[in-house]
Amino acid sequence: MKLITRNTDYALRAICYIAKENKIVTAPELVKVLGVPRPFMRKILQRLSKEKILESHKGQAGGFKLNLLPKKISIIQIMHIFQGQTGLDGCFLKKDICPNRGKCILRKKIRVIENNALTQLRQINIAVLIKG
Amino acid sequence: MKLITRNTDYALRAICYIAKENKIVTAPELVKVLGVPRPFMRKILQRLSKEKILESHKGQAGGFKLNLLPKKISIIQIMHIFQGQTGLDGCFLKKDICPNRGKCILRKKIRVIENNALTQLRQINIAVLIKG
DNA sequence: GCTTAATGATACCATATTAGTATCTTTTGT
DNA sequence: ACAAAAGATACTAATATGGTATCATTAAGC
Ligand code: FES
Ligand code: FES
Repeated sequence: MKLITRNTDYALRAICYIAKENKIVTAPELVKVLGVPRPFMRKILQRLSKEKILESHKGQAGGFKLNLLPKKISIIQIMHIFQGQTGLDGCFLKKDICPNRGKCILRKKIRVIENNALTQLRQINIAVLIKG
Repeated sequence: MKLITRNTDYALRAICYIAKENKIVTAPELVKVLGVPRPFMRKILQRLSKEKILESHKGQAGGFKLNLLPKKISIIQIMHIFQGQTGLDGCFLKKDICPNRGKCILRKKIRVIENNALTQLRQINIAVLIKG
């Protein structure tokens, strides 16, 4: 039941910090503030800017700032980036597709629960998180 | 977002089968029916009987049967057995406890979502799953 | 009582995912 | 030119999960 992973957590914290500061923030600054290993933080930031969540500025006095309004960044997007597709199947039968697939009750129930969770996750955006 | 793991899935399928048959079922039979690797299935069954979900009978003509009414076996119990504690923290800050812990909004939100999922999972029991 | 077919216990290996590191190149303000 | 930033990429480590192998123990049935 691990909803969010470490990557995602770090990413969210970084984004929140950048959102609060509302200025260009450098990787070293984030490393200091969040206490995350430097190369790891950099990797995460690169990913976020590649995904257009952040906007990066190279060169001296460079850094990162948000590329979207905090309101427009849902945590589910970030989960997507670092954890791949969110939905899953609920049936692990070997390699082949389970013959029972259509009727499987467990499968259906799990689907519903997942969708509920996803709906709730979609509501949470950065604006919500930084607002005390 | 992997709600249930392979272990759990296999276990649930085994339990459902045993519940439907409503007799003593052997590991080899389950292996055949469910198409799960034999030693793996055995390991799962052993665990289930150790946890008092199943009742095991040794010796020739031995096997497993349910130790509880299907209604009394919630899938969350099985998740517990094979996936450990279900709740988690939502904060991954290094080793120490996050100073922000108390106020952290993300944390709270995640908690709520998890609890909702858990509540829903608690509703699902074997009786529900085997009822067409 | 001996054989056989079952489970109990345990220790081990394989694979995938996640976490983290290292290194080198490119860009840009001063 | 130089320094300080990000870009790119390839590698290693740790952990969790999935799966295997082996040997001991129990009990029904002849
Ligand atoms: S048993 Fe295969 S989908 Fe549920
Ligand atoms: S940032 Fe530590 S609990 Fe949320």
